[in-house]
Amino acid sequence: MSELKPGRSFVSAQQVAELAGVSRSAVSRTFTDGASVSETTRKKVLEAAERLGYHVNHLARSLIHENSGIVCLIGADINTPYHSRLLDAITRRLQAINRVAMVINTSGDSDSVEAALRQTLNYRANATVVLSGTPPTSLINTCINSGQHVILINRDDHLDGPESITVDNGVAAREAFHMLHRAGCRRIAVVSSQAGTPSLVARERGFEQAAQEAGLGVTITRAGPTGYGAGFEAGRLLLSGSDRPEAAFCVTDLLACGFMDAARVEFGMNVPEELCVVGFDDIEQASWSSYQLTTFRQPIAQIAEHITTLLDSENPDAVRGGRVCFHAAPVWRRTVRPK
Amino acid sequence: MSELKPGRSFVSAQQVAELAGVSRSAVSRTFTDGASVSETTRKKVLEAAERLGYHVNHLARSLIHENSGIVCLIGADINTPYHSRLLDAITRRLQAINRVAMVINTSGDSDSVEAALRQTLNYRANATVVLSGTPPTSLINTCINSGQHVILINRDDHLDGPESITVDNGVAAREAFHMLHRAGCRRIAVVSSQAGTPSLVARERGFEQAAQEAGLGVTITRAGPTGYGAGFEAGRLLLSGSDRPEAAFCVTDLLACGFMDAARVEFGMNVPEELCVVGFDDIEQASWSSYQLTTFRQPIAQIAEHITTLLDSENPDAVRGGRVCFHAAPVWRRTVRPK
DNA sequence: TTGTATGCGTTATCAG
DNA sequence: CTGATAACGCATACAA
Repeated sequence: MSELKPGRSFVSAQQVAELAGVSRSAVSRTFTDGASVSETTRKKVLEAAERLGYHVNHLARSLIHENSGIVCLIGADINTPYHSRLLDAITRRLQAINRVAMVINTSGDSDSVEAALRQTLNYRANATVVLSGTPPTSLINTCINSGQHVILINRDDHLDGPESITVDNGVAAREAFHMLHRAGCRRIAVVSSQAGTPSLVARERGFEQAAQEAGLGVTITRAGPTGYGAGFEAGRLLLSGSDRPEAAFCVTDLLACGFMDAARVEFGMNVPEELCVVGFDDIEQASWSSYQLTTFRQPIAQIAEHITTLLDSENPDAVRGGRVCFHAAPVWRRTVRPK
Repeated sequence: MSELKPGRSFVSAQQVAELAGVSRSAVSRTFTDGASVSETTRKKVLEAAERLGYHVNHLARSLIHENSGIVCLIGADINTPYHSRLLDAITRRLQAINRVAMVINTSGDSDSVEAALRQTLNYRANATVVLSGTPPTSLINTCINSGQHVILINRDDHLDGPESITVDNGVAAREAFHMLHRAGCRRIAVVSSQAGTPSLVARERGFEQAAQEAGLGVTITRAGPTGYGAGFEAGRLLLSGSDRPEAAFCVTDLLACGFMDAARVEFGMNVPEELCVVGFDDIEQASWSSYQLTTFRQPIAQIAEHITTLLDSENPDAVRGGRVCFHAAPVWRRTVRPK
């Protein structure tokens, strides 16, 4: 139990030193890894600290060695299934290596983006991780120009300086085409969104190219923002025509869920008998019984793992500007006909 | 564009002062709200700062006035629809009042919880917001004992000291019962989880009491952790018996989705004709066409708003220990029979 | 308005 | 191993 001093809200090393009858340095050393303190003083210090409720002030500590231990996570659409899982994984890994995550939510106007960026710099973050394709490139450039260690995720724009972690969207999208093609589908639609994020575009293109190589044309529909609603709307548009597609590649699972629901609820269609669907991300809902969506798994664990590797590296300059690309493996469920 | 000094990675006010030909204080005043600087020096300073890429060091600033601007968000299950939305809303509001969110993910062992807590204190957070019922009370107590401003969300345990924001789970659960009862349902099951979180328990109890008052008994099933899988499992258990319930109150939308899917996929039942379902939280999936779940809306916006109010208050001591309870309004969709 | 001097809580350096 | 002292980057009381 701690005895709270009424005056200052936080306890300082000075106060601990006085109570323990030692110098401030002794207190400091007690809480510094690898410092040499005798067992007796150590005991005294720890006891005093415990009684007073002392906790090392990282803010002051960061003033000395240029290492705040803070990692900034800049993202949009935090409430989306895929992004929230990514955030979950990264924050957990970060904690495991004794870093702390500062989350900046940029969904919104560019003013808030500006403010968000300032925060990153203001708090002397060790690194800034850009989680989504949404934050504008200008934001990222400012970070880099200010000497920030920037890590980009799922961004295929090739900037100089930052490290980037990507997923082989194009390869996976090509695979998606072949899955549908082998299933006998010929009239295939691509359902995308107006977000125009680098990874989404890469998926569109990869699929399109594979289709062209097979001598097929595809129509790309972008009904709105990336989400269930846009997928539903796209389904209503595409399936009401006389020339219904036999299959759809939805660049996101969320789009796929909406698309499937439109097909079933609005048009009473059966999946996969009358319509094959392939999604992307492997969000939790893709595995729900109502969907059983065949999709591609985002290598979330690998991404989170790699981020910590980059932060942990003893010689950060050696790896600057590196690019890593992970594979998104197909997850077979029931929305593509077998054979 | 900034000219990066090769030596130190971050620019200090000192360097800006030298370039601008003024004193350090002039630089400081330029970036301090309400300080008096002449327009000419202000211009000079701003220009120099721009060229050097200077950003005020909040870590150092926080050393002086006891206000780090950091708010700690402690939560478990960040990747869950409800919690990710809550996190989204709170981080956004926090940014709007110039605070920054430090998120601590406690899903995991108690060791990591311990470490997480230390971080909160180490970074001198202005406040700690506990987002979920999962983090143990001991953790919260340590925060309070260390003089932290603690805000509890969705915790009905009545601790002394922290402010708490709750939802009237009991009232809503009673309402849930009457919705089902008025629809003619008599054999009603309650689907809950083994999490035993205060709010979940409150919902169970509220429903149970209302049922008792109506002369009905209810069976409570707790199939596993709060999630789709547990709901599905509960459905399989409950609906395979000879004495099938006519309705189910699922204490969470996630449970409800799983339960509904079990009913439809495993037993071919129709909702709401053969089975009425009511959920809780109003997650996005509840509005999807496949579910159209009747549920109760979490007052997320109000919660986020209230948090900022608490942080913004000029006289924080005046409101310490306050309790606020928001209403969870019913959202009528299609899983309860009309009339 | 401007500059000087001091202190915020730490840690690193150095003498003991 | 220990204690005094000087930074770290910033804000402010005070004197000019």
